[in-house]
Amino acid sequence: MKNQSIPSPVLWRLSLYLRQLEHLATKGFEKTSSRKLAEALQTTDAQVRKDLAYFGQFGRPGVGYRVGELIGQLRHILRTDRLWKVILVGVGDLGRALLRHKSFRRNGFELIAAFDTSPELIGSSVAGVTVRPMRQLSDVVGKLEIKLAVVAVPPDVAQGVTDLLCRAGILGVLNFAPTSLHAPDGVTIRQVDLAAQLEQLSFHVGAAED
Amino acid sequence: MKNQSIPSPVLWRLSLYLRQLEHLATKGFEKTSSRKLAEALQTTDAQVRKDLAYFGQFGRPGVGYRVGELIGQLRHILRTDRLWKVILVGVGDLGRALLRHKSFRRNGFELIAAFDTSPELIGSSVAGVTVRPMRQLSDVVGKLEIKLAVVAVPPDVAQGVTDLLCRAGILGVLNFAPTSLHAPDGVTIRQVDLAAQLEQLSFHVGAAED
DNA sequence: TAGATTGTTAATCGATTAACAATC
DNA sequence: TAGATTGTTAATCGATTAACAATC
Repeated sequence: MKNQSIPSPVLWRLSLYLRQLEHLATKGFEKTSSRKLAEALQTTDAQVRKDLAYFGQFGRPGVGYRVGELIGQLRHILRTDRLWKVILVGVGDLGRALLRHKSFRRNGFELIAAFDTSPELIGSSVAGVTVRPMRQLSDVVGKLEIKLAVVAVPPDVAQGVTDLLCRAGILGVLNFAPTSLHAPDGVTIRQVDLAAQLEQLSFHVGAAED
Repeated sequence: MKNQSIPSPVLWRLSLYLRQLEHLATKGFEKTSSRKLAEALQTTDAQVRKDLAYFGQFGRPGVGYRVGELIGQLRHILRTDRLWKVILVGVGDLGRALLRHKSFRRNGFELIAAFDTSPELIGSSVAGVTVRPMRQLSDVVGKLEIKLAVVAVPPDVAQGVTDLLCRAGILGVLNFAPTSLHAPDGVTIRQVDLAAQLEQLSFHVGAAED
């Protein structure tokens, strides 16, 4: 229950720093600086240093940061220095794409079970994961001690599914349905609203046209 | 080039208000209030009113907001009171899911062309959209006056694709590759990083465990 | 050593919240 | 009218930026 004090923009940038550092690592760089990270992410060096300072001292004055080391430390902070088991609810087009998505695994997340209501889907297998009926959800979550879930169901059933997940013991939900979800304290919800993202673009592009 | 002064959190919430209002409309509600909207979105009534006040006066004191009317006004502000043509670059699993995704259309966006480099994919059709070779990109964007693009290619080629899109005249890019993209002034970029979303969850859930 | 870059404090900037007169 | 709710101003809160001593 600690770390309630970390501003969420900081936490979000941590993920972006990690992504950039991983990129630098694959390109063979061994060290970097707050300035170089800032340039890549279009922010300021002061902000990079301030963000990291919430969690400790990771660099050396006059030298910068060791890429591999900082990657390790960020993964530790974000708790992706282990593999999280994740379940998927809703095996529609988006759900199937997420099951096949390789980048989750690479970043410490593994979709290990999928649930749907459709009789045609139940029993079938997508990317090696068997689609199960909803009634098995609570059992699987409990037995395998799963904490995270991805919701990719139609908006009108998303809240119901979330209630079910919370009762089963899920503590983090990534929601792709375009609905604001409510959950008890202690459960974290993140929403990915694809249409909203496009709306941000149309606003800016449309405004520029005038 | 106006409206540079709207804070981006405000703009983002506009999309969330719109989503909620559309939900209320399907449930038959004809009016609502800043308080009810705030409750649904877990914010405050003052913030709802302040956000809307950036754009005009949409409610009536003592009464509230007419749902249908406010939907219209928000769509006008976000420029989704018309249909935007959008192209997709990268027809992998995620790209295919996006082509099949119905909620874009419902919100004012239509994926009308798809591009990929893979010879096996080129010429095939997904959800009624033919996959074209990259060399046709510039031509299609120019002829059909397309402003928006979705990028769903591997991270190592995402910047190159973006450069190509900008040269072709694209003004807004929704990027699904886990890479920070750079573009000239006047081009808006939005990034959707799915792994980063899960990392936010693992941070919170992991911190709660300690 | 000289140059570079950190971690951190203080100053600035911007966004959220509270309060209330105006109005339906 | 009385109760409700807006739009808006002023007060608060929080996040970003600038600056610099410490250090490699």
